[in-house]
Amino acid sequence: MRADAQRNAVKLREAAADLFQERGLQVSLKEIARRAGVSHGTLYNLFGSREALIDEVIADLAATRLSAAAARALASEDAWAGFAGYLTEVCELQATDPALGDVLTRRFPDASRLMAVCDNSYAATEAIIARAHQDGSLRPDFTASDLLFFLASHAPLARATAATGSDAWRRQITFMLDGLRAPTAVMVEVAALSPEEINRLLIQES
Amino acid sequence: MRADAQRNAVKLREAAADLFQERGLQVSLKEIARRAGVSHGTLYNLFGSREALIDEVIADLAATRLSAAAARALASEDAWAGFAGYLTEVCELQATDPALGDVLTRRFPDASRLMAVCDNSYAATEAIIARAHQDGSLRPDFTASDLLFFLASHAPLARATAATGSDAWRRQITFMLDGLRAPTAVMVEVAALSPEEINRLLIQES
DNA sequence: CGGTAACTTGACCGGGCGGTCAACATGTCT
DNA sequence: AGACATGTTGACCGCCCGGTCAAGTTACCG
Repeated sequence: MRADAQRNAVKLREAAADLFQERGLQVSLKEIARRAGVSHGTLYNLFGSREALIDEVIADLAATRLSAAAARALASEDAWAGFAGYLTEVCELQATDPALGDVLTRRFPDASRLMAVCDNSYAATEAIIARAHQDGSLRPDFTASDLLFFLASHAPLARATAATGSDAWRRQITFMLDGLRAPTAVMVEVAALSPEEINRLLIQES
Repeated sequence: MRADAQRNAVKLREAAADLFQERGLQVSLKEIARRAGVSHGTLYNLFGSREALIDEVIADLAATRLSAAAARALASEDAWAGFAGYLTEVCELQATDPALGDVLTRRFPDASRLMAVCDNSYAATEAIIARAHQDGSLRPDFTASDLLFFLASHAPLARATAATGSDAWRRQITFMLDGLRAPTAVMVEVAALSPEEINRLLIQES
């Protein structure tokens, strides 16, 4: 590989990392090239597809963060605390980093490394859940697939909420963990969104 | 208004209603015109904007269905059952009718009648929640805004899930209502999605 | 300092969208 | 029947996307 191509690849990776984390994994490739100060033809030449670019730019990052969260969960003394902490942590990632939200929420079958990350992550959640099942703290009918479903549905709004600087998405986590029935409920500490705030969120949520 | 314009308006309303309910309130206006067998120019001429078309086609439908659900909830003897039933019913609407999902989930500020429907619906939710607060069955920190947040995050995946014929989204409702902690958990009856099923859902979820 | 291989570029393809408007067609009313 | 108002049409605008490729440029090696 020639030196200039090397440099361009670096510039493109940086631009892609920035834009992926700012706006998610769906940003247009032409825009990435634009931000990198390079023709979009070059991007196609060097990477060939969005999946390949994602794989190079996001897979390691995602693996690091997700496995750290999983490791913390499994290291926890209390299986329930480990599970609850994991759920919370992953939601924090989703809320603050659109790219990571998309990693869990979208699928890119041709990004093989990223797919491996997803598989590992799924296996880790199964272990975390199994541990909490074993000590009886987690309802036995809750599965890793349920967790993924929750994460996927939660991601877009959490992202949009966090983008406004609000923490309101944490309320949903609390509800999910505690349940809505008063007898077992623990009070949430974060303030609810006002109707106006929610309206604004929903409008800008494309 | 000339008779042919009248006829075209009818055709367009019908096509719009079909497409909105099949694919949500974001379908392209040109496609609606195409299905109605009419030029898109005519659509713009007769309705002027997507909001106006939505207002004519969806507002009444939404009002009817939402207020029926709310009325049922408030008529229920048991405040908790009313609340839980309302949540479930609204989620069923979201799952089976993309247009209704969008009504609660997106905002169309220029569709004045629809906005009124949303406001009414929000007020009804507040009443349903207040009733459940009063008899102590619903945790006091849960608000109408929280419910809306939940509905909005839940809608896209519920729709995608239901489109595959699965009922798995109901699990999330159960979890939300019961909480995840085993001591109070009630077992869900619907089967969990397999990882493959979830993958497929997430791929096709644009 | 060549000359070749490697690389970059941007015009171009086909597709989509929302939206506008001059030219044409048709309903309607006298 | 005629003529005017009312409607319809589809080409056109500007914008976006993913993707390709001939022509031009640049790095590198001998």
